[in-house]
Amino acid sequence: MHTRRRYHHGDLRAALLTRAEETLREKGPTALSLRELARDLGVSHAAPSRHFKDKQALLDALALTGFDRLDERMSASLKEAGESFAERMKAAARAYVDFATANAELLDLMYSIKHDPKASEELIAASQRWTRQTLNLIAEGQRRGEVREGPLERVGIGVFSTLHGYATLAASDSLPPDVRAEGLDELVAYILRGCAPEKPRQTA
Amino acid sequence: MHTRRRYHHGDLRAALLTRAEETLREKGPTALSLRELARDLGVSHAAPSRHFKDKQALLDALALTGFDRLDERMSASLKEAGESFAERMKAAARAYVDFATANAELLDLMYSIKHDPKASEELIAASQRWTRQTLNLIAEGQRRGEVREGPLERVGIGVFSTLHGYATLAASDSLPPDVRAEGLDELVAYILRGCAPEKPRQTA
DNA sequence: ACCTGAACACCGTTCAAGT
DNA sequence: ACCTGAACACCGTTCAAGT
Repeated sequence: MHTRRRYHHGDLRAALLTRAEETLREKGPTALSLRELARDLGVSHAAPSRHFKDKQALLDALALTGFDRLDERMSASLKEAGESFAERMKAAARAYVDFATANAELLDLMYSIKHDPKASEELIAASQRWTRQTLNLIAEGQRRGEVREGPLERVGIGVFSTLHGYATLAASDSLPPDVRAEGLDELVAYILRGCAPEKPRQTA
Repeated sequence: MHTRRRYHHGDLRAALLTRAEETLREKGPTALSLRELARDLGVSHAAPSRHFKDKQALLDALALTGFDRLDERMSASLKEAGESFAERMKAAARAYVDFATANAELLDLMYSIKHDPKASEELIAASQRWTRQTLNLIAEGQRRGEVREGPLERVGIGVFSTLHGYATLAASDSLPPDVRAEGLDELVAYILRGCAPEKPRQTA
């Protein structure tokens, strides 16, 4: 009972997710098939159904890990950032854009699921948690007097749209190549202007 | 020769695209199959291959019609708008968001193709044409002195990201429901602040 | 509990053949 | 030119049966 080996090498569920992400990254979403996944891992084609009731369930779970990692990266990036709203905004933007470019296909998956009327509850919750994390940043800035006043949704929607749009465009290679690297500083400056207090106060 | 009827009812290619968009809208992208399309139109399952070399080619063509219609809507909306940058920006934003919410799945398709290394040249061109159209708006604003100076890419990237992000989020129902309708005005105001001239001059 | 093997209904793609 | 019908290799899903 001690060295109890299952048929498979321990945790098929985790192995499926890992391998699925690899092939998603390497061959794109249309090339991802349950049967090939099973073949790659040396199990029968019916084995995955023990852990995911169907293909969509696996995709949902994969998207969920994406949101989890995005949250982590964001938190880590913010932990190392300074106190000012400008610095925290920049840290958040960098974290998002880095994640988006490094996981373009996964990001697509994370957001493409919403159209599904019967989308996973868990997944919607994860997406909203991520939105919240960004809006909290704005609230912080408001408390520091570095962001204009007003209901969080009204003030935050522009900022969130900008971040999401830039990350998405960067991920899908839809940005002019020269803008990518230095573009982030310009983007953050633009965001700051957009949500600056109505009557800017002096820094000291 | 005059009332020459083909096997099919005239233009299978166009019929395939029309029907494909319908099922994309109604049943989502994964439910779209060439064989079902052919069945719906009363032709054999091999008939589509005369007009599209494979499924991807049909999807590319469909995405292309999306960009064409987006361009049209945008142009029409701008034609009815006033002269000021603020009004033109608002018209553009409304056109984009309207299109995005009315054609959510199609918009997804239009942008999800980029990851493909061998993506259709035509499609990339259409996407860039659309980006250009938005950037032209910024250039116009610069000429009128209502947008800050600087290279178009630097100034325009934020605006374009904001528009694209908002439209995408709206399309995927990722926006808090209360923001959608009146949110557009707030969004445009945010954009205008972000690209206002460094030293705002008086209106008269 | 976890997996197998066979079965079913569906795909996309190709190709000789028909009109 | 445009389409058919059969064939091929692949899917996702289900389910009795094995260990």
